[in-house]
Amino acid sequence: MESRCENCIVRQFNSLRAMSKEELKEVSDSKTYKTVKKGETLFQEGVKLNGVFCVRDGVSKLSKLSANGKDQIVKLATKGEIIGQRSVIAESPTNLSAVAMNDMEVCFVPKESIIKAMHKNPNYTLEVLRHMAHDLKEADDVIVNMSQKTVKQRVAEAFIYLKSNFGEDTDGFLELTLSREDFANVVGTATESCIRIISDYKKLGVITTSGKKIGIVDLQKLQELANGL
Amino acid sequence: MESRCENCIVRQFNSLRAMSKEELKEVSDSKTYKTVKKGETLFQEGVKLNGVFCVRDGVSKLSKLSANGKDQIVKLATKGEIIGQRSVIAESPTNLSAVAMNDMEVCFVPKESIIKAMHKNPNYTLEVLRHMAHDLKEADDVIVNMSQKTVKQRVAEAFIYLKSNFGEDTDGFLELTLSREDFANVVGTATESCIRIISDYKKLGVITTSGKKIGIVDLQKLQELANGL
DNA sequence: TTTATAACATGATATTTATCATGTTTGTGG
DNA sequence: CCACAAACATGATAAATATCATGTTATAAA
Repeated sequence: MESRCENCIVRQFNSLRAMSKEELKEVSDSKTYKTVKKGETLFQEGVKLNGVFCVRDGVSKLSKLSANGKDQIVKLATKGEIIGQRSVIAESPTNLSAVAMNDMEVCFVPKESIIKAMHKNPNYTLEVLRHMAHDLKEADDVIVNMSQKTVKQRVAEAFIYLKSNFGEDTDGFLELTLSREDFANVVGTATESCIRIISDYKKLGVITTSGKKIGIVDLQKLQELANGL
Repeated sequence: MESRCENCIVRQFNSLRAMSKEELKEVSDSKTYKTVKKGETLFQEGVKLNGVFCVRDGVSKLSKLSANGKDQIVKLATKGEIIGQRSVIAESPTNLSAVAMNDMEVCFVPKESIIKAMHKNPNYTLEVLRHMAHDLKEADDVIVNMSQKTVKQRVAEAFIYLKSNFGEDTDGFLELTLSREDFANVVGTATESCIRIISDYKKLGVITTSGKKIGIVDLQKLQELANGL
């Protein structure tokens, strides 16, 4: 199942594509392949990482425990994304913990390979920078949404986000199935409130459910709900 | 009033310190000095920037207008900070607008100088990357606070933030004076709610006010309030 | 100085959201 | 298959917050 970075499709999606052949070889030689089962922890908040994780398959939540015991999910990282990069670059402990939402395949790349490439290859560093600039924009948008939108709007938005980022299965259900609790932790609300709104939206006919699975029925209407119309 | 970047103290605080002498000279030759009066706009959300602003003095709010007409302040940038960098790096329109909170002195540096240095000097790029990693961590923390803390807690936190980032004047009042509306837009709440909480905290004796000015009386208690104790 | 305007302030009320209680369904190990 | 725990669901209520109304105090322009 393991293979060389040079041949890895996943690389196309992240900053590793800006590495030179030699750099990539070094990364490939130093990396270790890992499978992570659903629910397992890649790393805890506050620990020091001596490398980054490149996601080959599956999804990881990046979340932070707040004082009141709730776990705010800040980001969902999927195929192609690099996890732990911020911490390695800033040489500081991780700010978020990473837990697998489903079975994952990841490669662990020791920070030395990353840092070495950064010092030598401006294009690679620049590519990492571009990705981080993108993440920062998204984070800023989340801040605005969190403070200005109602829970109902944010729930609608979360559905759209899940659809556009993780897609649907053949039956039209969202590919990434979250527990109601995780979903509430993405939206930043109480689990019960979240469940209630899901019920409301189901009654409204904009979504369907089948067990934990959720299907989007009326994307346009959902857009309108997200915009508060 | 204008001077060379090579001799500018402000540079110590930002990524420009990683530039070589020659790069710095080029930046200095290409930059233009500007004063911006309180309330004036550096740039609007959604425009393309062909350079970045280096803040020599004063404070700028970086904010985003939401659908309901409220202006969420995402960041307050002060002396030494570079504004507009994310947009230039990602080669995308600005996500936030920048407005002067008080009279400002800024230098405008055309993006060519910045980009050229990034392609040539990995240390500079790396330094920019470190700063952005720091911003991203802060943004993630704001997300968690926004979703998990009450307005009261966030108000307390905002006072602490203003004190530690902008300091106090000789009379013990916060150096950066915000209107109640701007303050509410930092916290992400309605202006009236914000005013009420300020009144409450004044009655509680943790802060004092004198006109718009706010002074912190009991920092420790304020810390406790921010943590919900 | 006067006057107009914006900012500040507070009460009353409505709305949103969280919390607590309780019951139902679903899934899983024995 | 059964028992038991976890997840899901919904009602009742409380708490937090926004909104609307109105009055007061600054502030700036004429």
